[in-house]
Amino acid sequence: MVETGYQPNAIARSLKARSSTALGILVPDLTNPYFAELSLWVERTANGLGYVVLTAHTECVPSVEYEAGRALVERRVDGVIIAGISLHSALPKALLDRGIPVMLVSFGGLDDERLGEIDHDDERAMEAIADHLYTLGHRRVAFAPQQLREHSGERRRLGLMSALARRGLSPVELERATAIVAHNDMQAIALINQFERQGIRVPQDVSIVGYDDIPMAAHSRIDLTTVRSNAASMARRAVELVVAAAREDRHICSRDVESNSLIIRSTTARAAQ
Amino acid sequence: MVETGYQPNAIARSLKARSSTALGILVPDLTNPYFAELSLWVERTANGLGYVVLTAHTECVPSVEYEAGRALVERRVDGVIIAGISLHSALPKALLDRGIPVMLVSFGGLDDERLGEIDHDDERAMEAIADHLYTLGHRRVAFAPQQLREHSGERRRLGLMSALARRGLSPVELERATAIVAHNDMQAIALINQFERQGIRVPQDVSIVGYDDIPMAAHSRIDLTTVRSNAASMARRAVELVVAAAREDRHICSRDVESNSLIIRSTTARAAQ
DNA sequence: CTGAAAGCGCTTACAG
DNA sequence: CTGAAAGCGCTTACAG
Repeated sequence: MVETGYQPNAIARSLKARSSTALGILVPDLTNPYFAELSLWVERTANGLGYVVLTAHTECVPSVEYEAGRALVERRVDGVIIAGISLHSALPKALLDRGIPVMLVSFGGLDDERLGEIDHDDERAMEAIADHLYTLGHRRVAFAPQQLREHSGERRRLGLMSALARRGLSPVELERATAIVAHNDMQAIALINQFERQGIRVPQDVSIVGYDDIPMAAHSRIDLTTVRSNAASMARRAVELVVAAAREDRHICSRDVESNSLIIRSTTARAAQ
Repeated sequence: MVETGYQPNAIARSLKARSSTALGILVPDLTNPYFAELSLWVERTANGLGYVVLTAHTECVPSVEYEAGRALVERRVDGVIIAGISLHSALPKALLDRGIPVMLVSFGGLDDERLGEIDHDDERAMEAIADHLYTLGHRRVAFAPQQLREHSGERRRLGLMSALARRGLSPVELERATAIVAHNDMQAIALINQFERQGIRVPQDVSIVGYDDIPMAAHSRIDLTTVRSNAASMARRAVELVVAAAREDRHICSRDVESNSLIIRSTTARAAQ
């Protein structure tokens, strides 16, 4: 096929069929293995269904998202998967209004009936983390946000705050904390690096918790306490839902919430003092 | 633009213009941060030039590469960037024969005048590694290959073998080695994990060297001796070359070799005995 | 059942 | 300078 002979022109077919058999994906940061795995599985699943994937790496920068959205609309993608987006972005609604099915994966709460969502149960995860840390004797707990200004980026923080409040605790500054909950594993791993370069030991001086359970979290030298999240299965389901909706020319209108379990490893230990 | 109003149909325009303003990228493993950064910059640079990127994650499996190639040809991409491919693949030639400019990035040696290549100088890097290890007193050195059966996948091994031979050494089995050179950082980091879980210490019992200098290699807990390679600049240049060739309707026909320097960190130490 | 024609939505070359 | 027509390469509905 590739080597020789006739290859039908998919562009002409798309024009006639009014379907590009292409999907768009908006991903905040491919450098984060969690998003890399998510897009890997989106791509793999889509290919299996005869779709091609247009990847846009947005870093949650509104102008980049806007341009990416414009490109996806111009190229008439049959559906869009969003793995993260800036706060208050008008993009999802704009896409939906044009009849393009939109699937949010690994976040949610955008409040449009027409969306598809596969979200994490962050509240529950934060409750499990608070319980774990409280049991270890931690009373000064801090939250380390991510760099990206992402929708739902505050949700883990808020979830942790509530869980602490239920135990009569209020959050403290990073510097005063005996335990730090990071927005995700990449952030947690970066914190370990920062602390250890200053001579602050993890977990002897400070406990650290991540979120995602990226492969590196299980490494002997990191061995991070974290929340397991199954990027592969979320990605597969997300693609199946968008493709089904695209083929039936409708919106997705569904909401899933994944419960993620806490994986206790060695970056959390009993509070020092 | 996205929110409302007319958006020209890029499919119709492509059909008329006989140009899709789309590029394809074949990447072996997005899970490897080196390839993730490479494709991130390919995508970013391409977007800046008005191109969209179709990503195919191949794992160097011939059947997957074949399908991906077919999809890219059907969709009439204006150029293809290959970041890794299986041994003896017929794909590059097939694409070139169809008039599609092809750029190999981070490997090379495919011997077709029409190709563009930005390759690593692996020989030189392996010489620097051999020198470093020899100076530290290592006489039993092993090579740890990658999992992927990739073209040029043997080149680092062969480069190391020659460099060892120049010092009167021949390679040893992994088990007998006092120093191990891994095909890349991911492999090196995986080795550290394996060894340490068996109680073998790095670098006290065995020294380990990587290749790529992914961000994790600079982490305090990994601190890997490795070879620095600039994925971002290679990716940018690769896209510029394919796009220029595509616009002028010609092949790329150029060869670049990057010299990468050895970064000495703490996974290499004096040989034990 | 086979084959010619119309049309997808653009762009571009040409006629008025 | 403006506007109608042709054509990119398919698919599909229709005429023969």
